Amino acid sequence: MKTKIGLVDDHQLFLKSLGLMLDSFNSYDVILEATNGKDLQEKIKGKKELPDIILVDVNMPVMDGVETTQWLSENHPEVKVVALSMNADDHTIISMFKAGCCGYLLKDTHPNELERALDEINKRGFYNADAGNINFRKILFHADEKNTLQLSEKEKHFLNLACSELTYKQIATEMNLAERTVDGYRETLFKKLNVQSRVGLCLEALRQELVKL
Amino acid sequence: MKTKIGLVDDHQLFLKSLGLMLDSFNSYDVILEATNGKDLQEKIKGKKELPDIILVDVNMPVMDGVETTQWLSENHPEVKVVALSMNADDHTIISMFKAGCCGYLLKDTHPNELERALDEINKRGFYNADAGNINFRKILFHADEKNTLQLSEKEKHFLNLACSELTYKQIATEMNLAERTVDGYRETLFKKLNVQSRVGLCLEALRQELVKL
DNA sequence: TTTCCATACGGGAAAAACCCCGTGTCGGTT
DNA sequence: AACCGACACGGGGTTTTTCCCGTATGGAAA
Repeated sequence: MKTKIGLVDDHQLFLKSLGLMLDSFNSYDVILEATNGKDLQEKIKGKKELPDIILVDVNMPVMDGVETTQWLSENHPEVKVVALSMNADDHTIISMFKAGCCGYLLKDTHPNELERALDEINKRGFYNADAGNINFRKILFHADEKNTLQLSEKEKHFLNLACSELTYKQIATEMNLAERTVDGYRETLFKKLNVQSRVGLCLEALRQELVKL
Repeated sequence: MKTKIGLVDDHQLFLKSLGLMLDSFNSYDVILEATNGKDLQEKIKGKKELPDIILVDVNMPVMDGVETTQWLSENHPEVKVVALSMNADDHTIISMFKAGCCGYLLKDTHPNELERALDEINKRGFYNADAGNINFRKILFHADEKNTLQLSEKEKHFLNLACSELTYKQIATEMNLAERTVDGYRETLFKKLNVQSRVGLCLEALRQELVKL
């Protein structure tokens, strides 16, 4: 019997064409297609049989991959979720695994790799792309890194003000502190973010998403 | 005779599955697949027959959709280029049309719409998704807005260097100019972007997507 | 109790950033 | 020929940033 597959992706073209491809693998059968998490919830209700594996895109409007995966693990834990994303951003990968997915595939992997991944999930219950694109050690290492960089509320506040056209004097007034004190915050943040100018501080803060643009 | 199609997209899964789908339309034949513009250039060299239509993704590494389209219009003007993108960002749409594409499709359009679009391009030579997602008036309106802020190549170069930890002195060396000269660029860019500090310049440049993070 | 650490603050000085004043060249317009 | 705009540049000055030297307090840990 064929393995039943569900697809969730907001790009119709990708959704439909990936469906075609999976059907062409001919030990797989796409029985469900949805354009986002909400859509999936509704379509799953009207189904008598659930998919064995659901491939879910990470970046979606309305209800994204992480939320969708969380909902699936809570309400249909027997369904295996495989994340499908275009970016190998460590943070999102971690979020997806935390949410309960059992495999992570990049959209620029080769179709053969996709088939291998599905086979493996059928057999072992999980898939690890040790072959190439995802390095778990690196992920965990980076996860630690994120945790080591913890900023106090005041530091965050300063960082936000530093990412503006205010002078340090104005920032000091804004924070009700002496000029010398905000200078201290500047020094510590320079060290923590490993930069040597205010411009560098802003750029790095934006890169690490500590402040929004 | 079938219409010959070329595909350019950095996501292997999408590339291959879209290829399958187009083949299934059965008046189209995918004869060329590439993962970015550079890749396309090389693969086109070794071909005796060119595709009639090339579908090209806008967001790609190495050589993106705009560059690829420009190259195609210059070197193979007989080939019709159709842009394929996930975002309907007006600015990129304009860039693609300026570069010479004759149609713009979103990745979340329905496969039927894709087929209709291809048919129309075959017949009329262009395709306009008046059905929905792209509003040309809005595009042209925004185009005017964008055009009021035009930067020279040197200004762009300076702007990129200003969004780094380099001092103006180092930037001057980098650009082979006197310190005073880059100071002039600073002044003009401050006025153009309506800011009064280097940090503000960086932030505004990022907001207007004049520089990448 | 002492030690450590986070927080808040002061003075001084070099470097960088900011903002004026101005000159001159070059290519294209009128 | 006179004019204009874009570009490259010089001097000089103020403000801001950056980076040292320190001190003091209060709480948590050894």
